[in-house]
Amino acid sequence: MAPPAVKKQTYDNGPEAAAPVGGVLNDILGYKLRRAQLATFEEFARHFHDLELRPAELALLLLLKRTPEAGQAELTSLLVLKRANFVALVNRLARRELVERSPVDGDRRARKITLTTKGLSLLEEGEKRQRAYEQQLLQILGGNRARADFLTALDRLINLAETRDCSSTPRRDVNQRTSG
Amino acid sequence: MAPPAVKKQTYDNGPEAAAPVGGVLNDILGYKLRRAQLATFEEFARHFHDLELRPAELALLLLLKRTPEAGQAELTSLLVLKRANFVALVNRLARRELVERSPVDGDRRARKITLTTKGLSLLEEGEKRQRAYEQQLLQILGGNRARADFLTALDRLINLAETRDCSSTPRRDVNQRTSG
DNA sequence: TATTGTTATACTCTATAACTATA
DNA sequence: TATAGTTATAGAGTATAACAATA
Repeated sequence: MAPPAVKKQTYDNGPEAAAPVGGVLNDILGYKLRRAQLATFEEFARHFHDLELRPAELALLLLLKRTPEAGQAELTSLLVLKRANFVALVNRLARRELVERSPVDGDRRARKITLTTKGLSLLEEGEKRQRAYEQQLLQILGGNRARADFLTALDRLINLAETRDCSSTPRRDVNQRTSG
Repeated sequence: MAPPAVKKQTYDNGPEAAAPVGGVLNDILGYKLRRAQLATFEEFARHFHDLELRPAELALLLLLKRTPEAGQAELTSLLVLKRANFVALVNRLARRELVERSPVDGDRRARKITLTTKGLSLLEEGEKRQRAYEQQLLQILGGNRARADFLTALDRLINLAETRDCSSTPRRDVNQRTSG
């Protein structure tokens, strides 16, 4: 019934060769970025598969807890999702009774998404896993400073679209040093 | 006929809010990683859409030029693709006459993939774009040192699966300092 | 007319299973 | 029997268009 957190690992095609060490592609930043992203998603799945939570699902639950007043438009914006896809996301969680939709006073078009008790208690376990997962990544990256630098780099890339045309001032970090 | 390099930008749903500044999700590494990866793919598309090359397509052409002796199994492994999906990738490029399949002496099951003249000349333009693209990312990241550190971090995440179970020795970088 | 939530739909990427022809 | 290439198919993510109800 509930969706599998992420796909399994290779079967038919063999172990799929972990890293193309020495290949031409090692110099291509976008290529490594994609591979790293896939690796972290797989790791996410290992941490969360028994809770049957996918990244977007956990993210929505977190947002609902921390920003309970957020409307649907704001939530889709924060999650960087299209409205249409947000509906399906909420449907999945609502079918599991983790969230509810309710009317909004003052605008009969709008609907409010709220955590149920069940959703909140699942989220509490999810938050534990999340902390453990982040802790693991922190160690892999080599400490707070390395993590902060890494997040800074990611922020710069995320803001790439904005820096693109304005040829100067190529920055605008959103990141906060987690320590020093 | 030829595949579009990447999807267009939002229409129906508004500008989709660039960055969830201050949101809960800013602390979640995997979330930022995904967003950064999407941003670089969009930027890739801007550089390559008129060549009608997607990331995997460029990567294969690069590999074919630098590793012309590689068999199909090796290529799929280097690209971290499933055999089944590699076929479709080659089909697209073969339909555009950028690559060719030819028999291999000594194993009548195997087929060799080679660049055509047309493929090579497209690739030469592609390599120019690729250098410009990497240069852009280099500037965004803030120089060679920042880029090298970033690649190191990505390598560590890519090797995450291997470091996972063996609780000590959480490393194994593949990266070479681009400068210093 | 514009906006909110929604449905329907399509395309890309990734994954699995199973076939074929060789080995 | 195992392997190389292939086909078919399915799932997850992301994209667009269009509609009903409401503003």
